[in-house]
Amino acid sequence: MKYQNMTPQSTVRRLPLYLRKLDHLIESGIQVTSSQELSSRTGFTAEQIRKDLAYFGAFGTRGKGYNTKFLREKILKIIGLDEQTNIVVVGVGHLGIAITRYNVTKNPYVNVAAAFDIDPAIVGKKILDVEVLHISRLKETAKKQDIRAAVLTVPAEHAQAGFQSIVESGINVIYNFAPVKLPAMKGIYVHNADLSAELQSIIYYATMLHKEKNKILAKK
Amino acid sequence: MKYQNMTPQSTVRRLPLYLRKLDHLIESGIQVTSSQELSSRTGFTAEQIRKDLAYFGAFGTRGKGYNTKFLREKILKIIGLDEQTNIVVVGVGHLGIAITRYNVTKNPYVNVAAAFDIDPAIVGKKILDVEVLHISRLKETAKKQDIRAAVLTVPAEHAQAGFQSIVESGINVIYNFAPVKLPAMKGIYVHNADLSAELQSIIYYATMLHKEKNKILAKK
DNA sequence: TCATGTGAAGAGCTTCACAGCA
DNA sequence: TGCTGTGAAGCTCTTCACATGA
Repeated sequence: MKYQNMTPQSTVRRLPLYLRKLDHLIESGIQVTSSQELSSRTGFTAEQIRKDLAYFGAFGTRGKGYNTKFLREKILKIIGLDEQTNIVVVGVGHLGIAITRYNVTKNPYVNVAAAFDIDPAIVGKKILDVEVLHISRLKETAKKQDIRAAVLTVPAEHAQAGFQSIVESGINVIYNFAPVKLPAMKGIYVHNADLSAELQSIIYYATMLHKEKNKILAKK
Repeated sequence: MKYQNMTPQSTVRRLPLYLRKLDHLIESGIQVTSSQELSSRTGFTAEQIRKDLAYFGAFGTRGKGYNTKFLREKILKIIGLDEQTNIVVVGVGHLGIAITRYNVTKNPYVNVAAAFDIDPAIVGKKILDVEVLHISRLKETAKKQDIRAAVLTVPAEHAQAGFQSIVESGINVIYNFAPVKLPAMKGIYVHNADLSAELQSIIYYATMLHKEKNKILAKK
């Protein structure tokens, strides 16, 4: 795809962080903000924020700033969080439970419709108010409700099977935590969050800092 | 920093995935591989893999390929996983437990030295063989052992305090899962993994696919 | 006057095309 | 011959500088 009319991925990744900041500002009773203020505590430059927002329209008032509630509504609409957004969690280990619990208690914009596993010891239980169902019931759940995305938090050896269950149920967006490269399929969007690979790449920077420190010590 | 001699961040993020692929190949008894083979099932192009490796040296043989074990050793050395790599986990909720367990059982290159929390109900217990200590003991642990990085998995309201404890203990690399922007500090490297923000950005793409589907249906 | 919105310049990263070497 | 290693070209994204308009 050519670079035209397309929103940069990096912009899309930042939108939720603007949203969170706006939530905080609105909670504090602040009605008008600026790209400068949004810049503080998010780590992005004011120019970048303005450009990001400009991809979707002109939401501010020149010389004044942005209305916080108005901008929040706009961003919610852009992301698609303005309507009921149902997701499912596939794989009820510690990671799956953590994500389920977080979204139920802290994320008002997303509804965890159900969680799925194959372990009979877990199936039938509940995580807060979310039922844990057998994976064989994923398809019927997806038929009854409009499920926008699946979070895949199963061990590597079950990733392939979990992926297949999700795709067969008609869900076409997957947030994959299994350390496995899922096959590319047309119309299926997969976002990989490979936490252990990421940890290792962080260790690269730790090693750099470590070597630098030793070098400075050696000079003395 | 200017773009010279610097390894692209994106290259560093891919190294662990090459490492994992090499582990698989070596397990299967394969001694020689090619950028083409490394390309399959990792999702990166062969050219990109060759360029990534070339930042660190010439590890292959022209016309032949790469020796799998040799290349693994080289990558381990580059990342800094060739020596004992100790990390700590700060925050023993479900996410902290998930990360601790995964690294103990599945990641032979990293050692979880200890986990820390403030909850007396958890302190003193063990996650597999990893002791859960009170956060006040982080400093002494870091003094005794060479801790390369800390994984921060506490709720948002404790992120600031957890960050401070880590920095004060002398650890300068942090893998932060709390949905909070930690303050920039000189000599401290923070990598943010904001899972709920990421989920929301994924929902943006889900919304795009959803609208597209509805548009196609409307045409009929 | 002040903060937004935006073309243009620049930096970072990927892809291309092929030279180089076992 | 075949696959690595690499300058050059191209693409994406960020930063700059300023025109724009409440």
